Amino acid sequence: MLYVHNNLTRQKEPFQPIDPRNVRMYVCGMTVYDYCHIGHARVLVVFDVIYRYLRKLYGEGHVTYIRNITDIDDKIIARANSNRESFLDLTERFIDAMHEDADLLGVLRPNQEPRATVYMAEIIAMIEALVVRGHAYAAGNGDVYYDVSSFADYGRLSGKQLDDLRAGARVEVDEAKTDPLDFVLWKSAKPEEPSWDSPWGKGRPGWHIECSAMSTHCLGNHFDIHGGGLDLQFPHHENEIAQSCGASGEAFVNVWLHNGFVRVDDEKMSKSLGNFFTIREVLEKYAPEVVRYFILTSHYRSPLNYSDKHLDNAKSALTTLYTALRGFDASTHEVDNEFNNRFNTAMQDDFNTPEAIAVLFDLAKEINRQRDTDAAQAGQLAAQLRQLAGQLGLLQDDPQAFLQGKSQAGSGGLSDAEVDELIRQRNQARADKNWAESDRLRDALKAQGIILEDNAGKTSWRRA
RNA sequence: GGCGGGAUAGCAAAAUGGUUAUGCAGCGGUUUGCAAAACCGCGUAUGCCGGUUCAAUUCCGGCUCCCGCCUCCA
Repeated sequence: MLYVHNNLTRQKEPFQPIDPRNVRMYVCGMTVYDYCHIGHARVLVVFDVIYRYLRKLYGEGHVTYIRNITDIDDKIIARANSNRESFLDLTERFIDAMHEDADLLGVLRPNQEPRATVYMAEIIAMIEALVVRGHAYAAGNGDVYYDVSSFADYGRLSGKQLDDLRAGARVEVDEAKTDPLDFVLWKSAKPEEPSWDSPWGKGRPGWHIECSAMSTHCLGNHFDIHGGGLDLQFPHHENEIAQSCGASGEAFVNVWLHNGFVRVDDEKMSKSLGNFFTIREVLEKYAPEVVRYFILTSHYRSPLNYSDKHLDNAKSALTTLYTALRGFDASTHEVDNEFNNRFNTAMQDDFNTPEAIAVLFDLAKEINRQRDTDAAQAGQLAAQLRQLAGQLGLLQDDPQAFLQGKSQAGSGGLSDAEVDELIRQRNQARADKNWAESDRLRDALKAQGIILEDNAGKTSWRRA
């Protein structure tokens, strides 16, 4: 039985899909005006693992995963203007970049990636429904606002009271709104801005309505899981609930999952603080799988501190796992044993990836213990290790390719052929019992970041 | 100010009312020409103060500190 921590109830509860033949999950994706940073990488990887695990539990064809793309908003318009390009050119570029980054991190593509700009009809229809049902009103200036007081449950997801929110000093005053807490559904266009026709004149959607329109259009009014970063809990997801329930009169989402932040020096990594590292920057120094492993070493709801030291640690750990797999064929095999049970128990406990990874290390140790005494058994366990790790999107590379892969810090270094030649010379020296020369060559290789291992009469190597 | 999350060994990170987390780093041993890798062994961690209990890191209360949301943000 899968248990998940539902942020709506703030409790861990058994996951019961509305329809086990079609488990439906929507995750708020990127606003595409810049490259993705490590915080985005965390959302991508965390929900990728959740998607993979749901597919394992319910079957590959029985999970629908939607991750939207916000391709029109204030920041996109501003960035396109300052770049002197059309917003469509801008967003197309960063959508491509996002796909490159996600693919490198081993993130499976969602079933659909709806974009706000191609859902205008659905967005407008939803706003009209909200007006008809008394949840929204057109202001004199061409904007349409959601009337927060019309929705009794407002604040339930984020645990906020309307009065507390009103008491907060940070609510901006806007003449057009009846209540400062009301939020915009449709923004009238300023001159020169991208705009779409609507019953209220030319304009564009507010930020929250697109997700309500796209999620319910793709998954139905009532679906299983809605996810995103913790910072979206309020106001974004709170507003989505108000919109979706207000427009349909039905229940919206059963389970809300929010991942914790990536931090730098104990501060949230964010665009506004400017303390972010883009995925592609980090991938210049570390293999994508190292980044993925690093993300999964902490529980998805916990904060995750980013630093080179932690990435170095992740690389060493992954090296240990791949070293255990070295020499075995690349098969995967599901075995019903204690390792399997422990792994699945961990994953079913709100996707406890740190504990699941601990099982991988215990398995690696067992493989190493048995490799010389019972090669067949060790090979079976290696296949199991690869199979379990595969559920996390890890250890699917060829061990040698990983271990000998481009070193971090982009050191120019020696080519594989040059390494092989130096190893050949060293092995000649060893055959001649010329230890001084043999050690000199090994030290020379080490200075180039190449580490040698003499095993069972064969010399293997890896890049540090 | 309102609401919420957190403090675990050198670092990172799970779990648990009494019994080994795990990884990285470190130390000793086996192995090796020497190393590396691997294996074996080694740390007697749970912010502070009370309470409940036969027993608390784990439950309850208080305190200190950190972080997040309340404004765009994954």
